[in-house]
Amino acid sequence: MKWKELEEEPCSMARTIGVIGDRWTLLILRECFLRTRRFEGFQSALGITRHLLAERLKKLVRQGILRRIPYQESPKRHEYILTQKGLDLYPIMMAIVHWGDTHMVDERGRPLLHQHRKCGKDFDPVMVCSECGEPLSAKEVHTHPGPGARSTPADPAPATAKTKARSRAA
Amino acid sequence: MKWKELEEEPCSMARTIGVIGDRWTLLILRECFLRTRRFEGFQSALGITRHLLAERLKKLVRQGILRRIPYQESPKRHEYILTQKGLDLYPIMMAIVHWGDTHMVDERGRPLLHQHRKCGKDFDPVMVCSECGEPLSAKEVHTHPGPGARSTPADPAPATAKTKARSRAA
DNA sequence: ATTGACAGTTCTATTTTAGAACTATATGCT
DNA sequence: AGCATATAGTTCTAAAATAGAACTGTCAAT
Repeated sequence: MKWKELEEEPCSMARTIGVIGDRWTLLILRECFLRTRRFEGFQSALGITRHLLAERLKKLVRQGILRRIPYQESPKRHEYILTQKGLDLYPIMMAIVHWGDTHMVDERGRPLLHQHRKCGKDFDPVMVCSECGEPLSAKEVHTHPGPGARSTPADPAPATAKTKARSRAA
Repeated sequence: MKWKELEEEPCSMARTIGVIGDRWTLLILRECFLRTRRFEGFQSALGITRHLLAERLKKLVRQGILRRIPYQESPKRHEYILTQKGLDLYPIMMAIVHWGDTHMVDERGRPLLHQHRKCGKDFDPVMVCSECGEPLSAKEVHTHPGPGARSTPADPAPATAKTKARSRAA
């Protein structure tokens, strides 16, 4: 499976992974949320090679996650800022950070704390049900096919060797 | 930066990415949450090469995210099930799926729906503040150094070219 | 004795990434 | 004028990771 194919899978997770599912992209996005905006800023913060950084920024712009806007003429310079689509990645970032805070910290404790401006306190992110507001866990959730699901039990096109890997996806 | 180095960064996000931040690992974990447990099951569901699948499963077991338990003797066979540490990845998975559901669906709609057993409804995951219960967005959060932060303004070891990339990390 | 299921391992070819150097435009210094 | 510095890339070769296919080993069923 190539990266391009991922984005065409009938699975929101596979499609999202096709866009942000590599380590440099995720780290670049971390920097974006920490207010880094410029090429040199990303490069020196991350130690990424300039080649890959340029490539990843282009991809994020193509995907509509970053917008490239000029901040000076002559020489032309641009900076990269998160679009709304990019800002919407925040829960993913926070979920990743929170898992790391829970399972990957050393004896020194958390590298970063997060303060909620509204209530003023340092917080953890909690994922809740949009309908009843209760916290979610894997075991309380039942997953079932939606309108965009690929195959049904009566799928007229039986899986071939080529498509077999996809029929399960969702 | 090598994969191994990522896990030593003073950043919960970098460390987590070092563990689950590649596309196959994320897809394998999706299958785990969809109740796949066996080698052949992963392989045929994903179309991943057997070589990489074996390698990734080993890594997930080493990290304590999956446990490899025998389900029959002669010939010895094992299955892979999520540990609590693995189950705790659920919010990350749901956040990724939800972003895809919001920004990557085609005209046909969502491939999968999620029903909350407690309230019986199809839901979206919402990330809220553990302290006040309000939904979170990037702009309402102030990030500041915690006890495990690497460098302070008075850091006695000034950044060198070699460590420069790390000093910003958090 | 042969076939099939399962869980891997081994091999070569291709693709990606790392690492370093180079290009281009413009400012400011001497 | 000549040179260093800042910014944002591009281009090159070497090293690492992944794809794709074939192979190994154990046991049950026919």
